Amino acid sequence: MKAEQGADLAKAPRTERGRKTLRKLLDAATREFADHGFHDASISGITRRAGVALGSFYTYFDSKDAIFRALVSDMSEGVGRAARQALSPSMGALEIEHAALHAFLSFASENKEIYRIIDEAEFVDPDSYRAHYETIGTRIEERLKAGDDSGEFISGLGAPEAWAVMGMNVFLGLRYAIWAREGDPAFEEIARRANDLLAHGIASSGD
Amino acid sequence: MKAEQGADLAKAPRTERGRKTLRKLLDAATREFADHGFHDASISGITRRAGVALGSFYTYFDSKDAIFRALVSDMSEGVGRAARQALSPSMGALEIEHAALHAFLSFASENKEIYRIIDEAEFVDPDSYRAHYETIGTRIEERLKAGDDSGEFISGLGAPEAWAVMGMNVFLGLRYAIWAREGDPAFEEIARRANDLLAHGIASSGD
DNA sequence: CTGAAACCTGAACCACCTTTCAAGTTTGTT
DNA sequence: AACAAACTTGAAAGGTGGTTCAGGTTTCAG
Repeated sequence: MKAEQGADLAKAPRTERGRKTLRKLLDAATREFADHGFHDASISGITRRAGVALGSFYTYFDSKDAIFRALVSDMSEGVGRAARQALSPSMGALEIEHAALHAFLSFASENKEIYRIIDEAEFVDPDSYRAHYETIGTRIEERLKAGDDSGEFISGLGAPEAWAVMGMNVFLGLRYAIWAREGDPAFEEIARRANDLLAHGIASSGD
Repeated sequence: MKAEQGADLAKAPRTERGRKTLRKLLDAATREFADHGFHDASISGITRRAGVALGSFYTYFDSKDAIFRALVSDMSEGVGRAARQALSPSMGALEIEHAALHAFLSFASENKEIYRIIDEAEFVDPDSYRAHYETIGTRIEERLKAGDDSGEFISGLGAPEAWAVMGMNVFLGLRYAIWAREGDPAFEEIARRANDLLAHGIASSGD
């Protein structure tokens, strides 16, 4: 997770000690924001967790907003990376959607705090939030178009279908990864059922 | 929009004047929270909009959190009411899903501020937020089960399918109602395409 | 009419938090 | 070793805004 290049090189550390402090601040901020939410999180809470003095924070970030933005773009990238790793070009179009959802559920389950932070970006940094979902939406739309070209999917698919698929995935992640309950179906079953819905819909065949 | 019964009867107004002030506060708070978000909204902003003194706020609400909670439960109810009105028992199961999404898109488009507030509840009042989506999810699940019983839907549908449908709807609402853009398809087309996806999926028939 | 309860008012209190800064320490290069 | 730049420190400035409260006004039942 590197977030250094993001915005302000002006504040980039120039020594080893500086790089370590920056990393400590980013890690501490992730925990602080996850525990308290943006507004109840405090800079002093971040520096306390990081084990550095309050003033050191401003050596690396201009403001509380700045470190939050750095975290969001960092994490948004992390989600994308995790998804890409689970996919392979040799998979069929449907299989790709299945793998993407399954990877998403696992990732969300292991990184619950990331989702809390990205969701809160809707209010703290709306542009990043929108960029996050539009990027993902576009990627799904490309996959649908590819499936169309290969004849595996019906033609005429576009953005509305992509957003529908994204919504399905996000809400299944919310319910079964973030809000997981005793007795819930395994991720494998969730992914399979969502994939069936995506493939054939839910109307009974003879309609 | 009544939110009085929600929690504390202790603070319920006992005179006509009191009821009017309470209503003014709730309306003002809706606007204030929609414009600034929970944390940048201020009690003094609410009372200024309502045209009452700062101290009067505490005659009706114990805290900033309390009025926010009152608004969320009030609005959550409003969404449900709007959805119910668009549905009629004479409709077919698929037709019902189509009507529900179409009604949702229209409602969201005309009540954007409501969605900002409900979304922010994830951080301000997580229990209400969860209750909101679990209620809706359960309602969708019942509709799917009814469609199953009537033979219009395949059997074996349950909560995962319901959450998938809900996610589709919410994200289509986010993209095409809240973030609407010049040149977007009409709600009618969005609802139709989502309904097609729901009915038959996207796999090409000969697979 | 009358008095008690309900309601209203807004200045002041107070807790907390972001941000600044001047002074000290460490790092790395020459 | 010596020096400049990088980094650290924590007290305190400067704000903000939620919440309280004592005193005044309005309402309405009896």
